[in-house]
Amino acid sequence: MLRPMTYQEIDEAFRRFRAAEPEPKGELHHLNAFTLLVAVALSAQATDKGVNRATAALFPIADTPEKMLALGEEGLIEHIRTIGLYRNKAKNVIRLSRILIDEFGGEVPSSREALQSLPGVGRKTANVVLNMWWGLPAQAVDTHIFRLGNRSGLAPGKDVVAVERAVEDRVPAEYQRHAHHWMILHGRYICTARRPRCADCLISDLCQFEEKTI
DNA sequence: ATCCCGAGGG
DNA sequence: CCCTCTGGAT
Repeated sequence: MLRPMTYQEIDEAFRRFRAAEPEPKGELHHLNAFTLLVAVALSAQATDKGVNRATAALFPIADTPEKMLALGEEGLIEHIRTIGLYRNKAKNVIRLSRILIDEFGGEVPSSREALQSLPGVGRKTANVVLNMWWGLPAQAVDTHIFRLGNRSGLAPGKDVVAVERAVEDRVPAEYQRHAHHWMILHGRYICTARRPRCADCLISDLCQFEEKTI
């Protein structure tokens, strides 16, 4: 078992993240709140590259709930067939579009409860929209952040909610806003699932991971 | 705990 | 070939 990083170590880690990338941004392409919500929903168990490739053709013709309904489930499937889990995702996006029109005036809601009431939108997707679109202090924990948080000791937790709390409790306030993207980018490109690139890691001297030598 | 499910990396 | 990818619903 690794020990959690100390608060001083966490502060230093984020100081370095910020120095390296002052304004980190997500890599999921979108045009507005609706396309952000759809892009995040499509990204479940898929790479952002794969999602971006599909949405590059999809979003220009379906950037509102109305246009998405006009496209229809079969039309949507044609666009997202190359993304994993496409049948469920297509069904959810169509149903979600209908609900946005009928219950939310065609707008993307700004509360977690409303967001999570939408089909295909769970805690993680809701947190991303709350953070990225509405600027609220929500910490979305995805596969990268869960792995990085536990492996390094930055934000340990048995499940995603525990890691979410760990980020909220342990990351200094001044870094909360960008913590999501800093951790995601670090997890995606450096602290990779299979062979973490510790030699290229900014915080390897703070990291609690045992096998730093591969 | 299981299913969904294609693409890319190693 | 096997593992992983900004999960969610049952």
